Amino acid sequence: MLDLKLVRAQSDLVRDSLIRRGEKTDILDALLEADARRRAILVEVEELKRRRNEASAQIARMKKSGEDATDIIAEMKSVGDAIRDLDDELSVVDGRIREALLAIPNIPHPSVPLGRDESDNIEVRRWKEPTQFAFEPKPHWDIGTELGIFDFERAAKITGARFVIYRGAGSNLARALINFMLDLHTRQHGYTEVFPPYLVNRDSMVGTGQLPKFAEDMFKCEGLEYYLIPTAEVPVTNMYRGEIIEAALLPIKHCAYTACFRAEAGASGRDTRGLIRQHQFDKVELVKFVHPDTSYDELESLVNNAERVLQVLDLPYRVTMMCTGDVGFSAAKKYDIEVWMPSYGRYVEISSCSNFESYQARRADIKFRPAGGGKAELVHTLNGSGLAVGRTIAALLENCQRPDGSVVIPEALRSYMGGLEVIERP
RNA sequence: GGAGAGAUGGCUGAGUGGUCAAAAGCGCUCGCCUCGAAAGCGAGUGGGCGGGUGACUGCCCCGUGAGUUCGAAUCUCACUCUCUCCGCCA
Repeated sequence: MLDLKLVRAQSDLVRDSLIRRGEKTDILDALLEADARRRAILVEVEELKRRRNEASAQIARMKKSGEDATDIIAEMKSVGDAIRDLDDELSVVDGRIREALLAIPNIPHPSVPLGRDESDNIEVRRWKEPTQFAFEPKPHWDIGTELGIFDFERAAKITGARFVIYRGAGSNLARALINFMLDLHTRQHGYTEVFPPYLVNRDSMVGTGQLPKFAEDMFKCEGLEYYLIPTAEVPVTNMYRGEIIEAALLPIKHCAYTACFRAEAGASGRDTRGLIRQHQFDKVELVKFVHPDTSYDELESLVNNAERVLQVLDLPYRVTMMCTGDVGFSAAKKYDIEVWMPSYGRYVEISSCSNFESYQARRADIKFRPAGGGKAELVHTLNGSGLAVGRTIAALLENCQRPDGSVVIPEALRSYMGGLEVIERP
């Protein structure tokens, strides 16, 4: 969330941010009104509390010396009632303020281009050109099903639509990719691996910004305030919730493999075939906690780290910068990495890398102690996929397919697959 | 799942209705001492919100949330987490 002081002092900036994002601004007006009321109550109630504290000390003294304090106690009774009434109103107003703050998205960085939706995103760079085929390339769902490495039908039977069973070499491929990605990031990019819970509590979901606004996209446990994680970003970022980190420890860089669960509400009918949009998928996530001065450099290196996966796998991709209308709710700036997907005839998002600045850190209360001591300040948090495993498998099958339906395994993965070079039809 | 114990500042740990943001110790910072260091001695050491140019100052915070009271770290209730024992279990 944004700093209430900033919202108060520079409400025009926040209003402009909402407009550039294509959002309504009535929430801001409600916030400013509640804030004004809160400050008025505060002045009044603090004065009453000061009087009560003074009287309390006086009563204590009188009782100690055996004097009669009946009068002053009676007087304080009404003061107590007045305090209670004001405190009650204050908590209502505080609730409104918090609700509004949680619903206001981050302010886009000045470098983020103005735009309405994804069509206004900007291509930043491209690596290799789209794969050319001397034959008609097949979509990955056909390739994988014919190779016997995907089983969508049985997955639908045991669970439902938008689930898959990987089988044989397919299952090995998923495992190989996860290990390959984790090894790359831990051994070459300096990330420390963590393996967190897949279920998190409500505070964690609020901390990273999934709740309260995006509740319908999440799976929630029946009868429990636990949620299935939509991304490892949630548990990993919340590892440090409510903590103050020594400045010398920054930047903290974690990578994590987890399964991810998304209800995909509002996406019915989109990408219904194949691995692109599943309710459960696997992902290796990169998460950083950094000093505010360095967060934009750290964003660039985070994107590079994620790109490296595709480079080593030799898959064509491009990097795009999200415009104001498409940048994530909690993000100040976001790059997508899009892999070439022959069945779509276009690039498809395979990674999303964001700098949240202090937006998540304020929600989750993650601070650092500056070198040499002093007041704790909010860290900046960043994260990005490095990468989504299902979409990587899809891209790999489609880009590495051969006319006979077999698929060549990229060299970097072969040691993870017992030396297998080609997945062939049974 | 059952039984019990506990949650206080960076840490250990006192505090069971009233000048308690809270003893003491450790740690840390500064000073004295020293060639330097250790030891010793002295002083200082939590956070949030607000007011004041400033010295300074008001409110809140003792796991979380309600309640009792003129007044709650202290009493009541609910919840969360931790630890010990038993049971169960991958």
